[in-house]
Amino acid sequence: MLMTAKIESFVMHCGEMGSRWGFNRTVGQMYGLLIIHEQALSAMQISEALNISRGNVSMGIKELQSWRLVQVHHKPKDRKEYYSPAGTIWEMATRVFEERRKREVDPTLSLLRDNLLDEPANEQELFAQEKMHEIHDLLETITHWAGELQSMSPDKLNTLMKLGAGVSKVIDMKDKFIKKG
Amino acid sequence: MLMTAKIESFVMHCGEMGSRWGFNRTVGQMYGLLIIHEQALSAMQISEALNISRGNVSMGIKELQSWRLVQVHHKPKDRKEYYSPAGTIWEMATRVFEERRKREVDPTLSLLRDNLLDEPANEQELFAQEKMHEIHDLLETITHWAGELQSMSPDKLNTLMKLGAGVSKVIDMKDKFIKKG
DNA sequence: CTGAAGTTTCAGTATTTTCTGAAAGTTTAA
DNA sequence: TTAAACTTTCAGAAAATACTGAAACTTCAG
Repeated sequence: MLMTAKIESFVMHCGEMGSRWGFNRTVGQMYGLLIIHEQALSAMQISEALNISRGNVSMGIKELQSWRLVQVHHKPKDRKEYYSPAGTIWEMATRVFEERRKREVDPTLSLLRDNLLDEPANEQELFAQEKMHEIHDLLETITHWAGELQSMSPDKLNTLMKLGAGVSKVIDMKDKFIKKG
Repeated sequence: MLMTAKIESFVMHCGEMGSRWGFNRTVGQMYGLLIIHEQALSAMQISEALNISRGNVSMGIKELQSWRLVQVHHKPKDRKEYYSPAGTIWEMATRVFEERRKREVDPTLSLLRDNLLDEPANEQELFAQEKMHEIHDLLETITHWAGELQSMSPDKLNTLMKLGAGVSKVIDMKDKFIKKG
């Protein structure tokens, strides 16, 4: 048996949350299992642990690979492929964010930009464009700052957090600094 | 006709993205329509604009209300209810974040905490707990910093962004400051 | 009260998404 | 070159999700 009750509860929870994070239940479970399991696992082991078909595992791995979330290993004298999560927890979170941005935010930004190029044809379109402009700017701001956070090490963030430094404080400081300089 | 071609493209896009942001296609379309439309709309108008049943609109409004994203209006001499988006774009984004955190992150944090209370029963569970701990800390850090960003006005963020201020630079600065002081 | 004008609910249906398992494809040792 | 050991693909089945429309419910003016 690959999972104790506690581990199973975590894996199933990843399944339920999985769809929220951009993949489906099974892919979520697979990912949870790989994270929680010290050794890399073969497709067959995954299929047995989660009670899903071998084909489904293959598709799930492919999906996780498209998110750059798994690594493949080979053992000597063994033809099977073994899978494990790629990178640290922080790196994985970063990748999920990035991929989601590509899939969710980028197309929206591009649609908004296209729409904003045209002249509004009437009152109604003028209002619509104003709103689209607001959304566009907001999305740009959010992706910018998200990128900033991602570029920092989690250790650094944690340390600062524990020092009680809120972003706002830090930024106030910067504000003063800029005005002074 | 309620929508020009350009407006329709935006509304349909919201439908496609909708499911990514936590609701379904129709609810996404409804929300897009309300945002882009200057006047508040009645359920019947929404139903006609989007070609969906009256019942579906009712369910969609209920869903949007559970996210605190719509406002109801009444017009004198008119029994119908009219709907419009609640608050500014920034406030709406903030609400979506908050609600998603409640639905996605909070349950995970609580599961992780529960699991971390128990003593690991073996080597395998020890490893699992270490990973869960990492995830737990990461989620806490992320929610903390997300909250910080949300608490700031978008204007301020934009201004700073345009000044070319990266968080990391700011934080380095603060770091030195702390060491000096 | 009554009934007109509206909203909500929900059983059944339609649509979309996911999963299975068998067939096709790939790789490698001999 | 063969065949065993493995992986991938994909058509069809199953499951999950969303939608419709008619009935039930609510509200309010007269």
